[in-house]
Amino acid sequence: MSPKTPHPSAGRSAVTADDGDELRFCSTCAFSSACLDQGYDKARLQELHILVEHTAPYREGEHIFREGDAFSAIAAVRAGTVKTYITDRNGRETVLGFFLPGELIGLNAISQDRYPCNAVALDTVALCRFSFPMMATLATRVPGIQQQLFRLLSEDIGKASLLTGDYSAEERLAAFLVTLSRRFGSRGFSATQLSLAMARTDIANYLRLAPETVSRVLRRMQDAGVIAVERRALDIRDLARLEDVARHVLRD
Amino acid sequence: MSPKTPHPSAGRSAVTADDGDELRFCSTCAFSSACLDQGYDKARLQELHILVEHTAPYREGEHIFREGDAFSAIAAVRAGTVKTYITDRNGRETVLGFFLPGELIGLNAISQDRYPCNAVALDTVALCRFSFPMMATLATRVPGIQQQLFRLLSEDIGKASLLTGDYSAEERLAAFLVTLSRRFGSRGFSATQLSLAMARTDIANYLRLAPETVSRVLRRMQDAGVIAVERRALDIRDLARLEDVARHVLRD
DNA sequence: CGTATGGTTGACCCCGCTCAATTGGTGTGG
DNA sequence: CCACACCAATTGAGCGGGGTCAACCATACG
Repeated sequence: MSPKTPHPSAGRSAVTADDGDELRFCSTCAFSSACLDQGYDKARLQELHILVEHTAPYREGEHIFREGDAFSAIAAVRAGTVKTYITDRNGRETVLGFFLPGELIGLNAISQDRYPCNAVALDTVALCRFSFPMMATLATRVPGIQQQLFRLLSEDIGKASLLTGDYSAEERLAAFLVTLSRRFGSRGFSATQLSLAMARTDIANYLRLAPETVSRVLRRMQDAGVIAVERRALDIRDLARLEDVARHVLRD
Repeated sequence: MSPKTPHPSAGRSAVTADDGDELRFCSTCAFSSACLDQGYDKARLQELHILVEHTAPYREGEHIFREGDAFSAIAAVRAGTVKTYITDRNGRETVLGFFLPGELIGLNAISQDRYPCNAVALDTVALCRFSFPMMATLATRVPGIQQQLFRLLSEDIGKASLLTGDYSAEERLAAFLVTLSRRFGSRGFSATQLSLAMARTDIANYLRLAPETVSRVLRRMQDAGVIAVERRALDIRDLARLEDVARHVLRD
């Protein structure tokens, strides 16, 4: 993740939550709640803010970091969608996750001081970059920051277990869509009109399915009137039904 | 996880690394390296040590915590083997992990302040219990502790993705055995003569296979001369071959 | 236009699940 | 000490969900 300076002529992504500036955090940032919730004074907010670096936009297909790169920073997605993945020697790809505005990438790199996976921009992506050593130092002085880091790390441990289970293609895809819907919704985007940044193949590699299966299941869901999908535009018509199918996976 | 006082007549498990006492940590403890590596003085080591509580042994089948219990502490396994799992409303069980001496349970509970899974002793288990709030407070004063916590949390994020991939039954079981072998080996136990604390069903629920499949694959491996297995005793005869099969999963 | 890339659809097959029966080890009570 | 029950583990038979392979279609781009 090479440092870059913001570029004024940056193209704006379809999926953006870029309302931060030099003095305020983006409203959806994973860290905004860390301080706001606990009523920290402005001086401390400023301390966190000062170590944030807004990167220039990454273009579609551009890599943010690659497996094995030295770890120095975590980053919050400010706009666009990031995919993290690894590839085996046969060239087969396993997608570890998709990251929407407000979500953090790089947390899994701390233990080895190297990124254990690749991260690529699926569309135009802007990031808030936090130097991890500086952040860790700050965390010793601001307990709220430390708490939030612990919380975020712990959260990510559980996330992976969503896909761990042994579920049918239909259940997995339903769970994927419901999760996506909730994440978009909680960040101020539409929870029913989803604009998918990732290809069918990416979804398949994430859910451990063949792309053909993803295609077939989506079609079945459309025929059942649960969704309407055309290319990357997906409309959730019957969220309740979808949540019902996903219930086993999501456990709620 | 209710507090208990050590019981002098505690039975000793077959798998034990219980060499800690009031002044020294167990040599295999996940935290021992945190301080020793960085050459902290005795006063600080003592600070960490003081908040450790050695629990009375748990008997086979006894639960350490259950899903939904309020979170207050993480724990290092001192002796025995712990299984963490969740069950869906159909009663089907998903095993999240097995924890050997020196490994930590409860890290995934931080984000929600509740344990998101059950933890049960597979044989006679002894724990070192660390109050998490106290530990977090200490971590603000001792950067090494904070670092180690970050490291351990980050490590666990990656662990889950081992089982994430879409691999054959043979590859998964091979990877499971190799991992087990390495973990035993790195903690001073035999890396080839494994004493499995878990039932075939547990292995199956961990690897997302049917117990029958686990049985069949083990038999095939035995017929091929790679392992010798009888009940819970498993002997790795050809580790190289096993590692070769597991290579795709373990990526090394 | 022609070409490339991503997505869809169909035909076929195989791995691993399900169901069922059997074995064997362990604990319990007579 | 044996008889019985119980449960984990094994083995066999059959089947189905999803992968593979291949052809076709549609949109984007030169």
